[in-house]
Amino acid sequence: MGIKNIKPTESELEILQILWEKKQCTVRDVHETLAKKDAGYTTTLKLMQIMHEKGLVERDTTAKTHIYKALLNQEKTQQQLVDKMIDNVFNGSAARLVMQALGNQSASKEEIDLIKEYLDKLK
Amino acid sequence: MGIKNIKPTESELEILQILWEKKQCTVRDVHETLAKKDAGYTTTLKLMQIMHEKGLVERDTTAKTHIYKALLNQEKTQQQLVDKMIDNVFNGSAARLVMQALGNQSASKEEIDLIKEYLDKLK
DNA sequence: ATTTGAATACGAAATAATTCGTACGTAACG
DNA sequence: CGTTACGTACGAATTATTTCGTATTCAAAT
Repeated sequence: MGIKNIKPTESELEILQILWEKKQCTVRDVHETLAKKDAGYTTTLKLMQIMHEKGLVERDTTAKTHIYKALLNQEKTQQQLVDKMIDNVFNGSAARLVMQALGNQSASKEEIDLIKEYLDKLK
Repeated sequence: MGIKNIKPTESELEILQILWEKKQCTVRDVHETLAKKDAGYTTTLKLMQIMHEKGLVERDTTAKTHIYKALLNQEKTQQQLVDKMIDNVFNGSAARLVMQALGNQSASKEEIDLIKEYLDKLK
């Protein structure tokens, strides 16, 4: 089983999100970007240290201020989570998930066009 | 804020799944249907009791063996979860989630056709 | 009537996830 | 130098979730 089947927690996912976006970050970067800023700095620090222990991130500790990078692949992780949700929440039907996703406010006209293009390519 | 913004846990979701499917169940029904049958019966019982306390389910206790029904609306719950995932995992892009969902093994040809129809209706 | 089986109730342990305080190091600045 | 600012380390408290054991009730079968 070569592929990591690690399940990031909610908080870890928020952090990964930021790391994927910015490629690399200090703890402070992450902490300040974090929506959930009601938590203290050392909380974020601790989370990232744990993520390091778990192998979710790597870090460069040559300088005093460490630099973190995500180790999990963004797409693979997204795929895993989507698969789980399809299975778990939509009884295995990808179509139902998709429709649910398209029915909501987040799906703009542009997004829907994007999806159509994509579908045509799939065919 | 009239709408319940309750976040079922992982286990609770598995149970809700079954309740949605079957409309109503005894604890034993649920327990036996549950994929995760490595857990004992009283574990399932306890979970369902807690779900009752939280108002996720209702139950008829007139008979010795109680009958449970989901109180959460399936679609609304799915919507909430999808929205959260879009936000949380796909940086707010529904399209990206959809494509990810369609890229996986669960999306059969029939499902993709279904989605096309749906998109055409949306337009 | 007694026993047996299936049910609920419920406390409490085990596990997982989050949060924070405190100690400590080091570099910059006065 | 001493003080301040900012960083990491890490133990430990808190909270959430899951799991289970034991007590008890009740109905059906012996």
